[in-house]
Amino acid sequence: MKKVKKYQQILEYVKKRIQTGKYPVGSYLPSEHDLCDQFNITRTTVRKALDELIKEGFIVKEQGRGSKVLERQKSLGLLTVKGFSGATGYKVKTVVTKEPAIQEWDASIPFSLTEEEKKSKCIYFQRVRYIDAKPVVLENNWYALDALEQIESKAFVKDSFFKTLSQKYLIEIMGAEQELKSIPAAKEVAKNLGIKIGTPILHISVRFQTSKPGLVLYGDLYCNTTEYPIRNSYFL
Amino acid sequence: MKKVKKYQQILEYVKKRIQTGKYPVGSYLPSEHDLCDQFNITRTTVRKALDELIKEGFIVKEQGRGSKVLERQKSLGLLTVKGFSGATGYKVKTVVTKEPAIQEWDASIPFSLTEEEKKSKCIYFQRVRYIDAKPVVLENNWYALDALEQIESKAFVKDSFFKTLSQKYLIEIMGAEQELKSIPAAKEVAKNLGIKIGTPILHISVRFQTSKPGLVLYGDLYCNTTEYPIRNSYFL
DNA sequence: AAGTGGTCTAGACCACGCG
DNA sequence: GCGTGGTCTAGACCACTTT
Repeated sequence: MKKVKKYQQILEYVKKRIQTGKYPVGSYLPSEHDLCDQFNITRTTVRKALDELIKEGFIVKEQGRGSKVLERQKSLGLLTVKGFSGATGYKVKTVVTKEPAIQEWDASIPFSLTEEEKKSKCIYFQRVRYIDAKPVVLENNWYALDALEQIESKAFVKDSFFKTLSQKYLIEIMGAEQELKSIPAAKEVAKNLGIKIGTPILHISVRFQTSKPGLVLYGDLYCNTTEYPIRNSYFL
Repeated sequence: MKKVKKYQQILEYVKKRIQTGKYPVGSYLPSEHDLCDQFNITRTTVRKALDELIKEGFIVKEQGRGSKVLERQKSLGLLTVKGFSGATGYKVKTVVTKEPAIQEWDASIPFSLTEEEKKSKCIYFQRVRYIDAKPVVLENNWYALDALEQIESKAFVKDSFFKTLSQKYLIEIMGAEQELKSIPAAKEVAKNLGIKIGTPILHISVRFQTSKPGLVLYGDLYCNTTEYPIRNSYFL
């Protein structure tokens, strides 16, 4: 019996071609009419699929021209350090300070793990992000080893873990929960960010839902906001 | 000469009825078929209007039942103190510490004002938010007097400035930009929140875009996150 | 003028919730 | 079984961009 929705099929087809670079960033998708012919469906259905791609941040429509493929960065864009991905003037660098390694779950994760996850070991790694050669963010990440293999940092696409997930594993971020606190810098944080112990630091605990069932990414970020505040904008 | 889109008309019609309480929170809208008959349009058009209302956070659809009217709090919900609007257990209270008054713009606003706004005087007021009888957030707000009349805090709907805008003025929040910093508490902040000077505080500067042209709301929040962290979740 | 996305019609059948 | 929203067809005309 038919269960698979047609618009879902188109959606997956186009999404996969974007993720694998067959519709490159900056190019235009085939026109809606072409997609209709190609899949023998009506425009309503094609447009429903494209609407979803817009919502997920893969494309934008330009009336009279076509549907343009975007660099997908929305998920990270929601809470970004001022200047991060802001291109102009800032030099951003990421250094892996602790290679992805298998270990036990850290007790400090402020989210409760699922039973599945508790049974599994986890992958942990740590990075420091620099802006203009100054360390600004210390970031810890965890995920369940059962849900995704261990990825060497050498294999990261453009130094980015999230780009790697998208382009090599076709895994997308579907949502996130965050918890923000203002705390004094502890010793390790102060050392990594080159600041005094006790300096006010923004602590962000985050849990990312992904498109891969069972895979949840946990993060623990310490941000020195004195020079580079965190920015966040959203529109309905 | 037809310029007005039909789905826009339905959208405005339903939205206004929600805002004015003619479709009360928790109730169900007329069915899509009924709306078709009522306005002599097709379901495609009705559904397009309802899709927009979903995006704006006014309703949710429940298959087999209908479209339910929501309490609209999404805009504030994007960055909320843990427990705020979380109902259970927490007692939330807001106290106006400085009545809305006409004055010059404060230089400390970290956003640049439009020329229109600079010419106008502004309305300023200050509130302290309590959770379980403890002061947790100190909030300053500004907006241009030319864009909206002075509203007495006595006239606030349920102590809420945003509810007042929505229900009395039919103005909705369309988006926001925020800037977050972790800072040591200054004297006035420390006094208002009952903490020591120098305690790490989360400082949030925010600019709200509204549905009323020319009206932008500016906010300046100081949050004591030691007991109640800020929460934020988003889904694509 | 040709091609693109934007809006809209007038139907149809299906999946789900409820009495 | 009935009413609800979810999916889909097969068209049409309009608004905008590009050639």
